[in-house]
Amino acid sequence: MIIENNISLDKIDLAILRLMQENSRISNVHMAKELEMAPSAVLERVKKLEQKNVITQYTARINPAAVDLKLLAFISMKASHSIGCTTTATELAKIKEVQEVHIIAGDDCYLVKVRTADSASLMALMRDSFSKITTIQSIRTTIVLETVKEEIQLVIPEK
Amino acid sequence: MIIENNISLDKIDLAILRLMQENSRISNVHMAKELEMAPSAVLERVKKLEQKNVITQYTARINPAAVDLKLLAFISMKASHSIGCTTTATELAKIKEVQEVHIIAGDDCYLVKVRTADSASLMALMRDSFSKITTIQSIRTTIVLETVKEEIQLVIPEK
DNA sequence: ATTATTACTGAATATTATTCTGAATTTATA
DNA sequence: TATAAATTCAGAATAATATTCAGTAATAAT
Repeated sequence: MIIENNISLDKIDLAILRLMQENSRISNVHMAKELEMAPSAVLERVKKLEQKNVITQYTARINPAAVDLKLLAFISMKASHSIGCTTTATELAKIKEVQEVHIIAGDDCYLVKVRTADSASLMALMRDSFSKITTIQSIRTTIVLETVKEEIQLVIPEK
Repeated sequence: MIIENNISLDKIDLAILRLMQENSRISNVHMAKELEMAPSAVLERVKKLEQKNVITQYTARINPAAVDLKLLAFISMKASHSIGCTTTATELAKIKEVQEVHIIAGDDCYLVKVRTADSASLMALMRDSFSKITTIQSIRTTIVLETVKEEIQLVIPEK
């Protein structure tokens, strides 16, 4: 992974990001009309945004309930010798049900977002996967009752 | 929004979801080869997955740092008269910097994910937006120091 | 000022999406 | 169980789009 120095995105780049964030399957032709440019020019810019790792992925968002993932939970953890050491986090990141792993400031060390079918399978995950990570000292699980908003779109600046 | 009863996804649907989750710009031709089907048949299935709200969006994931969003925070909140009442959550959901709003079990009521440029702009957001929501009684902000993993891909079952 | 680099247009071509017909399969119903 | 209805699919035809490329304009660098 290359370090990205000097990413300078102009107004057109930001507009492209805004469009693709809303619908990644938008055509170059459509974007070109929107931006009043030739499709080839738009394509060139998109390719560059990919190369510069500004766009990191094109993904389809799937309704979790449709694939039987009805339980969402956030887990706060404390870990031993965790200061500056990310091995625990790396282990957590390997677990496929774990969507997010954040190192946080404050009392706890890690905040983890997990999605499973139900509470039984969360329990199984904790028994089978979390318990293997010996550096974890304590955990506190917060079950989500209802998700009111869940977006990944970023607020893209004007300039 | 139509309620989705009886979503029955077969092996092929799940395979399509797996492919599009990895890369939403994959062509029907490519998927068709992978699945050993005609492109037209794949297209038909994709359209149905969209209609059934199984696929909810095609989106480009953008590197937050590239658009000057370097601060990520989780905020736990308590609210008054919140039992069964989602008005506070709805108000929170309107704020564009708020990516997620979850109603949670436990001591607190809401868990909110927010992304801003820096701590100053988070402060500004709290002053300008959160403070307007009078039902919020207390908040606890957790700053993310580093994100080790952040994916939206779901673990799609075999069958 | 001159050169080098970058960004763009527009045309040509390659690839893909989309539509449609008919066949095969599955499901529902009598 | 036989029949009808609905669904799913393949394959061909067509429409739309992606991609490449050469040349030009604009910008930046020396």
